[in-house]
Amino acid sequence: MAKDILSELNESQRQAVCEIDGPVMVIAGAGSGKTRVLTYRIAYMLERGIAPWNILSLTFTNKAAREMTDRVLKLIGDKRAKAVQMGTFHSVFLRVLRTEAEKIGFTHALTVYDTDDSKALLRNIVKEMNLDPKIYVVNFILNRISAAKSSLMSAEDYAQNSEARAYDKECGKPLISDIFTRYNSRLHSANAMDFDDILYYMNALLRDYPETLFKYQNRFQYILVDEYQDTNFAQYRIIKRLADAHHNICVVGDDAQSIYGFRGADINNILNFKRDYKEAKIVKLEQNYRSTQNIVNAANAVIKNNNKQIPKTVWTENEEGTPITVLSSASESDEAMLVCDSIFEIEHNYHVDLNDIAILYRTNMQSRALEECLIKKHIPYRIYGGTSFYARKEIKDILAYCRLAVNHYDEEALRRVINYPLRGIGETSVERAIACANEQGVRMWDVIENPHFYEIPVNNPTREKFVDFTAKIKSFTAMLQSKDAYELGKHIAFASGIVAALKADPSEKDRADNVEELLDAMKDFSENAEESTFNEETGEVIEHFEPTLDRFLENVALLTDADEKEKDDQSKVRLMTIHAAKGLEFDYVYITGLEENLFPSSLSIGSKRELEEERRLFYVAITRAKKVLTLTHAQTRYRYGSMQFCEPSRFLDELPMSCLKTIAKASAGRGTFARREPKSNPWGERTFQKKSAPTKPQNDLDISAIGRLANNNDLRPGQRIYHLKFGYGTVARIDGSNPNDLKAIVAFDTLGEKVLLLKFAKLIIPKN
DNA sequence: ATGGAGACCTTTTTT
DNA sequence: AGGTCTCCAT
Repeated sequence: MAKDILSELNESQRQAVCEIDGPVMVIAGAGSGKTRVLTYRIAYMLERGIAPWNILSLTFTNKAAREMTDRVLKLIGDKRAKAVQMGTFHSVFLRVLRTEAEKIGFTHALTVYDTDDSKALLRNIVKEMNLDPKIYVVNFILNRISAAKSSLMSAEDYAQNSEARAYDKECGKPLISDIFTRYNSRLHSANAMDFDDILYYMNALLRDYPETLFKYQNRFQYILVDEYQDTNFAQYRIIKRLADAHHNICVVGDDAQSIYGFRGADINNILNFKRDYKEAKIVKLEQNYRSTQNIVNAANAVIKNNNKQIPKTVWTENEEGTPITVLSSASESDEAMLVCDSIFEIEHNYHVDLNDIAILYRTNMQSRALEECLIKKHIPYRIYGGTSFYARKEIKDILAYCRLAVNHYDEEALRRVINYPLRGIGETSVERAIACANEQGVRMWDVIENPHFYEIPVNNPTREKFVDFTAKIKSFTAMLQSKDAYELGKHIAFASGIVAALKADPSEKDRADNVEELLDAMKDFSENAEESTFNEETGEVIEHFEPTLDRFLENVALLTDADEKEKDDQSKVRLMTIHAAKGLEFDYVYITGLEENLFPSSLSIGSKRELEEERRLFYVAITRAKKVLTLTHAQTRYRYGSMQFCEPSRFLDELPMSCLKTIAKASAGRGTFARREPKSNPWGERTFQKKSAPTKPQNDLDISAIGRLANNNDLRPGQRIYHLKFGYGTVARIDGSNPNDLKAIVAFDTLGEKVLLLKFAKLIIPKN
């Protein structure tokens, strides 16, 4: 068996698979068979007699984990494969944390706050502290807190960190540290963790409890980490601690595909591996099996423009393939039309399966225009991303009841459903209960459970409503052990009154259906529950498993919509962000919106580091394609409600001409704009307007005939300006402190006063 | 308490 | 532009 496995691998792959003792870092170029190496390695380890429960395999998505399990299963044809601990960082560590919860001041019933819960809590805290929510924007605060936790900084560390404090002060938000402290203590008293806490506390657990560390070091003697380039500091530390005893660690990654820097992923983790493990073996997988030569060459040419990277040469023996097409379009709807036409053509002329086609974009909002067009042309599609199933209101409502049944202290869940379905507990009553709890230093649940004892300042009937509510929740709690997730979930859906409330309103049909679907998922979970893992020789139970509701919640908390399974088997074009496409491959790939300020994003253009990340993102996008790659850009696009002119992305200039096909013109029938024309521009040949404009116009209209583009310094009160849409006017004043956010108040000659965001307005200083 | 009108904000990527 | 939130009128 082992022999068979190895014969299917090339030399470097074989090395990556067989070096099972000691630290190994595999630098896996795009399409070089990374997943294959990981799965074969696990199979090989099992072949060599390593106990499956001693293997820990960490991935970033549940989907990747599941795929890995399936593939190992197929390879080994053995139930043992299921006993391998495979999962995402968050899911595996959450499980550990629930087991060890008491050590870190939580209980086994702990629940997980998703991003919405975290934001809701922060919103409440900002309100309670009487801060201006316009200054203390929850997104900003959460990002700060998340970044701190990801680098293992506690609220106390943060409070003492002068750098962080100075930064916050500079942003006009000096109280972030206090919010952080409060946020953490609220999470703690709710017996809840946010996403980042899972990593933070996991590290703390291993750091502070040597015997626990020892236990898991021996449990996980062989560690594999996928997508190592995307690990953050917290993940790095945890892995390091776990691997410290046996040094049997294998990390697989590609520095060129690091695209989560914004979330704290630290590319240095991969660059420093050799420093941490002196005896480490480095294996490079450089042969690409996925894509045509044209695609590989294009990807290489693009990534060459980045400075910091591990030297490697990705090459392929595949055929040269079709040249890469770049399509220019007049607008986003034109772009969508070009893409759809092309898909329609390959589907009908070449009988391409729609499942093999993907449309990728930088931001989720870009899906709209594409979606409209796909509908119009009756092309089936599926969009990944956007609001996930588990983020929907009705689903969150039911799950809130479930969470509350498991963990009475889950304050976000409590607030969410205490008056839904309506039971006459108004907002004022809730506020009074909370105030009452805060005054007496107990939790909200405590006071509403005993409203008379704690003397909540509400009338008696309301107190009784509180009691009734807690009684109902407690009746659910009582069934936690006796019923499986599906039985109890179903009971809760009905007994909570949610199903009745949804059924009462015919416009809520969709929501009712979604509840059905959630129950189906629970059923699936309960029926196909994984088995407990135990050591066959000693009979020792390694991992006990019951399909209870709290176990279901544990899974669900960390699911994303990418993990939702297909409902029908109809072939569909896939639409997703490039981030979501990481790790996937398609025969035909369309990368849309290749425009400056969109891809690369305007937020990244200022910083070299972030620009390089955008380039890696482009690299990832290109290398998703196996056979045919099409790139598109639009010359105008609606953004913030108004039309913007868009320059083609600088990334297009980085593609080697030898890989490109002549550029199709913008969609037929309509006129189009000329593109800017640097000498090196390979697809600027055909233009539909005169090619004059030797200046570097920011957009495609001939600005030079009117005047020149204004820069911020030009714009003083009294300055005459011209606006493409609004005509001539005079600047009244300039507003805003942040240079990125300056607004001009302009008195237009015919239209009166308007406020324009300078970032987007493209004002022109007229000649003379 | 419910719903509608209007203000306001958004747009990076996500476990 | 579109979605969400707020406030006001019912």
